[in-house]
Amino acid sequence: MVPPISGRRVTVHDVAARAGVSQPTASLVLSQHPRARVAAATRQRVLDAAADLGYKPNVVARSLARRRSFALGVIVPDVRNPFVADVVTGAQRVAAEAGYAVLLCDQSARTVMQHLETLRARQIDGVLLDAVGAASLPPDALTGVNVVLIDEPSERWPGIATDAIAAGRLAAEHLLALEHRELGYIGPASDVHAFRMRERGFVMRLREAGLSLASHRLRRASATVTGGRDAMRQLLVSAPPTAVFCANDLMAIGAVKQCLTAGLHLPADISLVGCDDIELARYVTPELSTVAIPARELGARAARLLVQLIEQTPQRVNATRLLPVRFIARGSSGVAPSPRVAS
Amino acid sequence: MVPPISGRRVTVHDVAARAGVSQPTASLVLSQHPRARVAAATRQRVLDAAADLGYKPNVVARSLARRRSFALGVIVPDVRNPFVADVVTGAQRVAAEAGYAVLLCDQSARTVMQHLETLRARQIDGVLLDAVGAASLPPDALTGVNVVLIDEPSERWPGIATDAIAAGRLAAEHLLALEHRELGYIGPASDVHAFRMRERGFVMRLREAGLSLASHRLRRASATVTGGRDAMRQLLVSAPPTAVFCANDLMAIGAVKQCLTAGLHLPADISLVGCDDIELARYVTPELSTVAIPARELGARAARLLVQLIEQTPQRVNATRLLPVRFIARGSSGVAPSPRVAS
DNA sequence: TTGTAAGCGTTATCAG
DNA sequence: CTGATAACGCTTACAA
Repeated sequence: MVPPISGRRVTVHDVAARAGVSQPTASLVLSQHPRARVAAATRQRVLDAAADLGYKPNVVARSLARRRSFALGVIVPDVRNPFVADVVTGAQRVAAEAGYAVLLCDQSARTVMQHLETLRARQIDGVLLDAVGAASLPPDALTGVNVVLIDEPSERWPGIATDAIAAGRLAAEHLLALEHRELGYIGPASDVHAFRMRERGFVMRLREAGLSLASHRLRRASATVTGGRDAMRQLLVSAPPTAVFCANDLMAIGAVKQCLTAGLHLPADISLVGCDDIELARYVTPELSTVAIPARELGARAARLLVQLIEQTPQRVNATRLLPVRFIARGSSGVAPSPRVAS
Repeated sequence: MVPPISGRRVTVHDVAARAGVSQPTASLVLSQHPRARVAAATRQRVLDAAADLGYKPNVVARSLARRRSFALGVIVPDVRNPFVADVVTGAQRVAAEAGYAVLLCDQSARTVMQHLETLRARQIDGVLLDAVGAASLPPDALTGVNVVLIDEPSERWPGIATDAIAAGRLAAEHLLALEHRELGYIGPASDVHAFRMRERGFVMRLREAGLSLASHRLRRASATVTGGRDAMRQLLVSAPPTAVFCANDLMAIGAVKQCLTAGLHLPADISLVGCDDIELARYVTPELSTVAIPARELGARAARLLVQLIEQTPQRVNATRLLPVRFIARGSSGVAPSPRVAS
């Protein structure tokens, strides 16, 4: 247990010397293959020496030699979005367990392409892309790197996704059951697959009920609270719907806020439904009805799949099945107000 | 502009060959010192060759040679806390600008010591510790690494902090001005410097007004929404205060929620004040009165200081001055209810 | 089973 | 100013 008194770090050389073996032999024992062909006695001597010296492998050197970084890049639009933070947390936990570091790449800091650039330079082992719109990247932006897409099914790259169509359908289902007929939709302006599908599922279910989504009741804005607020303000100007589905909870919260500001009562005057079920959804007033998306699980599975891809282990994660979502009814949605003609 | 047709990456070797110079010469031109002593003509040839081949330096190799990783570790309790996410975002932006990658180290994935371990193994250039309680780490946990503490002033390590005492004082000030005399405090159980100071500032100001914080009106719980809710429930059991200061907004939101559940009206029956001013604070009902802490700025400055420490540039960030905080009055606090005796 | 030699892609030190 | 030559710390053939 000699503490590292010297300034120099302990290297395999030192360990080898102390154990009286050649440096590569020591390396063999200490490196990846625990099952390496080396005499039990020798191995023990090496291990003891390593323990005595407090040897810690230098990951950088190892990376250079193995041409791998033992690190994953996680590219996300913005960690400040609680849903994204959840995804990242799930991914980080799995990554840590598997011995990978996580390089956080937030698009508020640099563009996706810039991040990919630096990740490449670092010989990144794999990259997780969350809601980045991989389809709209330059064609060879991702060649040569292991990639797993989050919530964006693609022919070209593996990914883990949630059942976004079901999410939209569930929202519609719920509102229809509450006898709403005048429906609105608020979604992000950006072209992200999951959001498109949520919208599609919503519209689809309305059609099945013989309804349609009037174009003036469909608003796009940035996928944030203020975006939702602005979109709702516009919706309220003329012929306001009796119920609105928002593509994510942040927008929904903005919409709720705007309704309250406008003096409306929820859910008496208008019903709102969000999507994601971020923790926050339970803390606004009224509590937000929403479709729960398993964010942490999404991140965790994506990371697991990526690690398997990297390590070429037989695929045990089912990459194709969509993660199920479920509806959570809370206070922001209720029975439709009786039609004006009746009053 | 020959695209990298071959499978092999382009190395300095290739560039040198194409430029007709030795490999180290090429390296000299391409590496850090743009002012290196090398003939203008030669340099240009090298640069042209590099451009032609689309040369991208290999950061891993560079790291091994220079014994630096060009990466920063950011250790945080939990990115899902919006305040923390803000800090991280600020840090990431500065890091990216300065050419550093960010390794995210969330304590929900591993312990601080484990993270420090892996960061060391990666020859990390510097580490940002946010609300980690550096003081309670083993004495030499941080030796040999560049460290900047966030919101935890220390003799041993440089750091960037906010004026947490002022935060507590401002909260007290506000509530006193509203004629509250029965005050409570909800804080985290964990021993984090900033939180202790917020409490201290609060109590200090009360003392100056001739008041004290009754021990049964001081509650500790986890620094989350549910923690705040639980703490508030206890506070309400007997002799509830007319106003409560919560050490952070998450707890405050939980407290608000609990009050509403208990049928209280805010701010008529009870006033609540949070701290941080996370975005969310404006989206709960009633909107949360709180002390704004410049989270992004905190992360950005800390990262800047860390980079300067690493690069030994003359210190231009004033590490000692505390970042100012300011009070934001919103709907969750109001004039104290008239004392019961008067009714 | 073990040691020798070579290499990963850079940077750094020195001669010339 | 330039070009050998030697690190950096580890892995991986290939011999012995």
